[in-house]
Amino acid sequence: MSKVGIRDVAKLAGVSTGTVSRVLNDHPSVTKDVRARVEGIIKDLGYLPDPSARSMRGKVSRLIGIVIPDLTNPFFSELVQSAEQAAANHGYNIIVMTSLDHAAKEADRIKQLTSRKVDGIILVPSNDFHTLKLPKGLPIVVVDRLMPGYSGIAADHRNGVRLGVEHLLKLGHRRIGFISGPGHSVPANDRLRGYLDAMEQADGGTTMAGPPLIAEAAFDYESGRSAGNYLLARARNERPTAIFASSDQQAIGCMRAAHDLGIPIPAALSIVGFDGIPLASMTTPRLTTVKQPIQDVAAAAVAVLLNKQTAPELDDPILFACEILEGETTAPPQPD
Amino acid sequence: MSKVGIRDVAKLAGVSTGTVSRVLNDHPSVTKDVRARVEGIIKDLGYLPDPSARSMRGKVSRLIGIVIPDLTNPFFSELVQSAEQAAANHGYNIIVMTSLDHAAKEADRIKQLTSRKVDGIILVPSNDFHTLKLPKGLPIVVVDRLMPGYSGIAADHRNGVRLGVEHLLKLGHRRIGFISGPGHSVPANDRLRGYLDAMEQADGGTTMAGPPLIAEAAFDYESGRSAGNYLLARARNERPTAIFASSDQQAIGCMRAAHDLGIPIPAALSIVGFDGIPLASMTTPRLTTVKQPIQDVAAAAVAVLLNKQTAPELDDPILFACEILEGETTAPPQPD
DNA sequence: TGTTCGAGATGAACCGTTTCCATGCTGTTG
DNA sequence: CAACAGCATGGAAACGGTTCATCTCGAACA
Repeated sequence: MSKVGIRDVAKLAGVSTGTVSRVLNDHPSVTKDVRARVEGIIKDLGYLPDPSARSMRGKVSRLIGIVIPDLTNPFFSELVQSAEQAAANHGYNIIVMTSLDHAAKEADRIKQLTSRKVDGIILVPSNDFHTLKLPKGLPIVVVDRLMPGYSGIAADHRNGVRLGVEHLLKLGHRRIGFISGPGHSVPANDRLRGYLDAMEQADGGTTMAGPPLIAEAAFDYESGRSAGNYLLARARNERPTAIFASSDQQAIGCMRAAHDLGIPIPAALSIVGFDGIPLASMTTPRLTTVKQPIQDVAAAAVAVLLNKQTAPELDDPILFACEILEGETTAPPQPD
Repeated sequence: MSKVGIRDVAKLAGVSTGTVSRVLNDHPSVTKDVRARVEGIIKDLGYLPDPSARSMRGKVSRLIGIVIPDLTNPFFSELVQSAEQAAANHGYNIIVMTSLDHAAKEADRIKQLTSRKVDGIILVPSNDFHTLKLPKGLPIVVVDRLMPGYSGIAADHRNGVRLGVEHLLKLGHRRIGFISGPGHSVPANDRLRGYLDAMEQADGGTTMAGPPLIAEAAFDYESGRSAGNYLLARARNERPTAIFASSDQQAIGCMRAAHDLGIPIPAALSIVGFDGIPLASMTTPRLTTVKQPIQDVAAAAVAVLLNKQTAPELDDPILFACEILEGETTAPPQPD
């Protein structure tokens, strides 16, 4: 059983290779019955076109690259998985690369991808993205960590956070702390603005009286923990009755800090996270969190690269709405 | 600036295309000065060979495929990340595919990879692997979930579990429960044997008196939780004082079960997990777990595929030792 | 000196598709 | 009825490398 090629299919179907090729590519000018016959033979023979040959003569490689900072981050791994499924549905495959948040590595990976003639790149930039030169003429979609000047797709972080904070406000909380992401990160600032939106709108500014309850931290667990310690290390009637964390990992770190300080959750402290990673439902108690629509984001990114959907304008990214997942870490505040 | 091809290089260097090709592939029979001249021209022109064309006629694609059941599982995402780094060090790239534990999808993905002419495949088989026909002639390394009849690489689950159970024995535990993996899974059975090894060796069988303390479950959180409920739903002097779970996710689910039953950890119950995923250090209290050497496994798999290392014999897999990470979920048992 | 031999280089064939142009056929129009 | 437009199809060139059968040339040997 040697490998079957397009000529074998053509011979058996009694047509020319050109016709078979047209069938394969859904070219309109081929009659229904010929198409049916050829497709039958293809299935019988288990014929699979050789991607190398296709991409040599044609221009497409049916390969798309995805570059992310860290696959260990559950948010990104879900992104990759969703993208892989979406791409597979269109006959595309994914080359995955991790930059480990290292700008030089990131640039190198992107160069490798271009020389592979990928049909497009999904990029989650490293944190020093400003040093990054993207190649022209290759479709690139920037995802999640939007870069000014490039067209991107992401969850609507700002309104998502607002949603979460409003949930806390509705429960009656007023002293709501916020654990922010790293200051230079675009999504971190979006999230911060969402918090400020909600708080300012809450009751005309009086809510914000008193010391600011904002702590800046990296997105990881350990940073969330120390930020939590910082926010909670004050007198009971001054410390926040609720904390919104910019990532689930931060939120879980913060839960740990509260636990170590002997502050019961949610009795004395409500916590809301952001991301909606699977881990969020595995904590004790289960974390209330704002879920990003990762699958939608990934599917849209793939669709844009495959021209199934028009690319977003520069500086006017496509945003997908977040939704709140209620867990067990939120409750009305106790009286002081 | 039209694209430069091998013929352009050949013409400028005053040699034939064949010679240029041999320079590109480090073929020995080409003189030093010719090689130098050609390499100079290549650099001048910024020539980059077209990978599709190379892999069409030639046999190597510098691409390796990796097929896993679920990228959302932190164990697998770390595996992929490690493999990507290892491959990149050798100029190779990774095509990642997820089967979602669906045998048909898995077979389809493998077919896609072979038609892409990947130079090798790293495979973590789905749970119904027995229906799987692997193509001959393509180097495949089976990782983690070893398949009888194929050469594989994995962590030494059996001895790893034994290590963890012995840790509990040393603390003084005797009624040690075990949450097993799904019965048809090869690593699940390896882990179970590790448990039995340790228990039998402990004190000549007397330890095993009484009802068996083994619960079978899937590897996920929810299953761990119900297995925990099952093991703990008995009188205090009959229920286990310690539980070894076959995965960290199970262990965390089990912690949740204990918490719901009002059993304090580690005071009244010690728990040890298996895998060593990052999540393990984020629980409260921190989970004691047996860490698999994922990076070593991934690096070895890549090395084997690239012929940097001789492949393991069939049915004699390469095993890497696990190590125990002490957390806060283990303590000596309370008297009954 | 003539012959053999082998390393280094050549040029064309080849890989499996897509795409372009030619061809024949059908149906429409003047 | 002739001319022609349009469309489905066939056949072959083209894509950009690798590889193989040849060729050339100089050294080694008798």
